[in-house]
Order: sequence, then structure tokens, then C-alpha cells
Amino acid sequence: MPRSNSPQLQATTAADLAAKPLRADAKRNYDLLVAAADAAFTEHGATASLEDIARRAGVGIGTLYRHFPTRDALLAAVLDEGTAAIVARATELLDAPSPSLGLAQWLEALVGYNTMYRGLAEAVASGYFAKKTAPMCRGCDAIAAAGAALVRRAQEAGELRADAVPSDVVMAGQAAAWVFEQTKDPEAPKRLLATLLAGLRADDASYPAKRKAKRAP
Amino acid sequence: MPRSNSPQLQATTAADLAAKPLRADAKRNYDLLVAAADAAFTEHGATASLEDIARRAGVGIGTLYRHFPTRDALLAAVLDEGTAAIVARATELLDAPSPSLGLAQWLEALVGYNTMYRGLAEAVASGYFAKKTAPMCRGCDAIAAAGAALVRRAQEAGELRADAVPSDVVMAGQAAAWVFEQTKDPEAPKRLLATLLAGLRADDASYPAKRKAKRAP
DNA sequence: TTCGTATACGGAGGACCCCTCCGGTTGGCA
DNA sequence: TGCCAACCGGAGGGGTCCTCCGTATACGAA
Repeated sequence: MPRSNSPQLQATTAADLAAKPLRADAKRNYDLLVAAADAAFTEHGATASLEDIARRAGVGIGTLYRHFPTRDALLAAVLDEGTAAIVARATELLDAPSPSLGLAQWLEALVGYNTMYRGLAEAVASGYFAKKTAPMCRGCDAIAAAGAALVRRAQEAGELRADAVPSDVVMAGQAAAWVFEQTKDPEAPKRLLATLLAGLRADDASYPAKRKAKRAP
Repeated sequence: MPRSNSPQLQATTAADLAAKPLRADAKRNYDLLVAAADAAFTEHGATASLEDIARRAGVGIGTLYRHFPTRDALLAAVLDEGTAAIVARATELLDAPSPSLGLAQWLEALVGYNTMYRGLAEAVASGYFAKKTAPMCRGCDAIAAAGAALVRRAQEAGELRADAVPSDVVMAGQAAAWVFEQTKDPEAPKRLLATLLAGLRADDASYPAKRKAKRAP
């Protein structure tokens, strides 16, 4: 069911970006694997057994590893559609009337994305910091960039503290997703996000936050 | 080095709370295991191999499982001291001149606690929601209660929004620790905590947070 | 249509891990 | 000193990850 050569952010996996098209059987197995992985991840979370996924797909374990050398590669392929969607949503919300409200809406969407499978927030977050070669990286970078643009827009509109770090805001979205995974309470991430955004509002008078108050070296 | 029958919160493990004292060899192996586990967790994170821990302790795997039927039981034993300390710190900070500053300081300590081993934030957080029988639960409940007291004090002092959910604040501390695990940037959780506390300040004018603004069903 | 080969397949197998079970050992009391 | 409850150790079954290589097949060329 997933897999759709989305216009932006296509070529998520090595298979896609290789010029030569896959052989017919390879393409078939690729699709079977992605579908099976989606089902398994949904059922057992992002740590579902890869051998089980191969079994579900009716394919040898070797075939799985040939197509997806790494669990993250498979995860990235399965998430392809969703990743494209969240990035698209960001560019869409770049035109929202209220920049800060747009950011808030996007963060909520980000939580939804990171919440598709159990353990996903962790996998995605680690994608941000993985070496460039990691397959997850492409998607994560795109998401981070998309979020950062929203943050900067809100800052330029004077709705967000100028000293807020864009990547922090995106990371906070991940953290909110993580909180949901732990609490299983759908309201928990919303509350977290709300107070977080409140703390990011432009009017300063910040918390005790000892800004650059480190004692001299 | 760990293990100290701390006055409050003693009897963390089944072994402690059983009236009859352990036989000499059992006690010795118990201590060896806790020490080995501390080293292994430090080195490989909270998912370190239990068989490796038994090997380090020079003890059979069966002995490990007899003393600690569950990985969480072992983790709880190893964390014993730290748990007592974080709880003690909370009661100590209950007397801090500024309630909100006291809360901030405690949250920073909480991040430190959850950051002792990689993957600890996850383990501790899941302790909050585990069934009562889980060994981790005792410690987590104590921590949660301690944190909640600090939150309520700040609320009563009018320094924190009255509608803030105490457990949310503690959970946010866990989330900050998780963020550190991901980013490996020691400043990241501090910034997160700072904006969070800023968002929790008493003066309302909250974010777009559509409080109870759901459209009618 | 047939053939040759690059490409892809599958699963056995080694390494690791979890956890249980039970025959053997030992501490400590009578 | 002797006994036995308490304790020990590790073999073993089941699971997962990942590699490697002999076998099968898709498909372009003849």
C-alpha cells in the first residue's frame, strides 16, 4: 500500500535512485516486502522481526537484506509516503495566515507522523544524527529543514522568540511523540506542545533561564 | 558502589524486603551482580546483555535470574541509590526560597538521573505505567510523587499555571532526558526545560491552545 | 524461439541473546 | 559433625540478526 514516487523527495531508497529499473521479480518482491513491513511495524512496532517480515512477504530473508541492507532502510521505504506528506504539509503551512498557528499545526502533524508505529520517534530522531549514508537521513533532513522554515517564518513575523533554535523546536515535536508512546495518552503531547509554544512566544521575560549567565571562565 | 539501604525508599528489591537475610554466598553474588550490571549498563546502555553481566560477575546466568527475575528488577537495584537521591533532593528543594526555581533545579537533576545510562529515560518512563508488581514501579512512583509535590508548591505560590498537570511536568523532564540521549548535546535538555518552564508561568494569555474549543460533536 | 548471462533468489548456518529447568553444591543450624 | 534447605551453574530450546553461496530466472541478443 505505501510506495508512491512522490514528486518531491522521490528516490528515498537506493533502489529508486539507481538508474536501471529493477528486474520484474525484484520489483515484485520489493513491493511485497514494503507491504509486509508496513503490516508488521503497525502490529509490533518499529522493532518487529525482520525474519517475520520476510515470511509475511513470502520471501527469503536473503532477499529482504538485499533490498534493505538495514532495518532503517526498510523503515525509510515504508515511511516514504508519510515523509513526503509531512514535508508537503510544511510548505503548505508556510502560507498559513498565522505563522505561529501554522507551526503549531505542523508540529501536531509531526507528532502524528512519528506515532504511526511504536518506537518510531526514536528511529526518526536517530536518523537526524546518523551518518549521511543512512537511508533514514534523507527523509529526516527534509523534515528538519521543513520545520526550520516554519520556525523562522514565525520568528520573522515576531511571533516567536528570536533566540529559539529551529532544530530544538523540531526535536521538541519528536519528544512530544515519544511522550505519547510512553503515556499512550493522546492529550499528553498536545499539552506538552501547547506549553512549549507558550514558552516560545516572542514576549521575553524569560524563565530564570540564566541566559548567558555562566560565571566567567 | 551502589546499593545502600537508604532510609526512605528502602526495600527496593524483593531481596531487601524479604524478612529473612540472604545466605552469605547469595548476598555476595547479589552484590557482584549489581556491581557488574552498573559497569555493563554504563558501557552499553540499559539494554546490555544479561549473560554478559553474569559473566562479568563471575556467576552463572541462572543465578542472575534468580536474584533478578527481570531486567527491570536489576535496573531498579542498580538505580537504588540514585533513586533515593533524587527523591531526597525533591524534599530538600521543597524548602527552596523560590518554588519555581526549586522545581527547575529538580528537573535538571531529574535529567541527570535519567541520563546515567543510555536508554534509561525509556526504562524509567515505562516504569510509571507498568503494572504495580514491576520492581521499577516503586522508584518511579516515588519520583513522580516527589516531583508532583514541587509542582503543586509552585502552583500554590502562584508561580505556575494552576491548570498545569503535575505528572505532565515530570514527564517533560523524562522527555528532556530522552532528547539528550538523542542529540548528545547537554545544552539541548536545558533549553527544552527552560522554554517549558517559561510556558508554565502563571501569567496566562496562553498559546492558541484552543482550550476546550473543540467544535460540538 | 532459443540461449547465455547478469541479476536475483532462498535458506542454511554461525553468532548472539533470552529465559527455564534441574542435577549438583554448600552454608549454617542442630 | 551431619543434614537439608537454600543456592549455584550452565546446558538447552527458542528467537533474532546477518552473511554467504549454490541455484533459479528474467530478458536482451541471436
